[in-house]
Amino acid sequence: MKIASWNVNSLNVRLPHLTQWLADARPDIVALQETKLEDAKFPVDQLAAAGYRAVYSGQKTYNGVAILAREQVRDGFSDIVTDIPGLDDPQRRILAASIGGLRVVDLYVVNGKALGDEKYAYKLDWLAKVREFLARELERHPNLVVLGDFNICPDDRDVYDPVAWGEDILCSPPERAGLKAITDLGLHDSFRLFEPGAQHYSWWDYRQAAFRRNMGLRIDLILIGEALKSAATAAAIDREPRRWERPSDHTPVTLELDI
DNA sequence: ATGGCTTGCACCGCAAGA
Repeated sequence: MKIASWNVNSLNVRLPHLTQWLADARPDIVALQETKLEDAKFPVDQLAAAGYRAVYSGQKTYNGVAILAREQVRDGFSDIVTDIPGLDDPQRRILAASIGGLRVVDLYVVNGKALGDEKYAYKLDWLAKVREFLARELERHPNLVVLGDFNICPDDRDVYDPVAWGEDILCSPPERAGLKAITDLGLHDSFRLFEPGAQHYSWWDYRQAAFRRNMGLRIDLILIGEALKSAATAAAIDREPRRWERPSDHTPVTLELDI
């Protein structure tokens, strides 16, 4: 079973990239972020033609999350959740579904803009409430996968220039503590089960030829519960779509599970 | 270095992203 996460930065623009990548990489389950599409405009038919079913929770212009599953994945989507209990939030940033024997939670974590900004306070509160949600999910579903655009660099290995970034947005101690509170539930950053080194990134700024110079951040993560840890056989970041014409600024991250 | 790209929307500059 191959699982992936990709912030496509507009599914309207990136549908050709997505269908090409689905054909190339053949993932079984894919979590998307920043679809930026109302549900009525989600490309259900085009993805069905590519061999994938979908659930989605979107809005106009901003945010938007979706989970795709190959038709061959057993069972359909069930037990779908689109809102964090206890958080009245119009922003479409979370989508949970059971599929193929897994519980999948797709997150598009708040960016936060800058320390001290009201969006930063929203980010920390959102993370805390997601943690409470995930704690309950983990009780009910040991086979939990939490993946998406976390908008937090777990540690300095995940930052191209940790001195320049310092404790600024995406790297601040409160953000990292918010992420650690989630991983401390018993969720493993699957990439780090296989690769301890630095300079592996999932996002590069569009400006300053950042991709060519590998000036990036690793902020797209696939977390897995303890019960799935021994089933993990490989994790990777697929930089290929970042080289294509008119790319997303994020590239897909993947995990292989022997289940 | 606070801008540099890219997106969507609504107009032809703006907010937002990370």
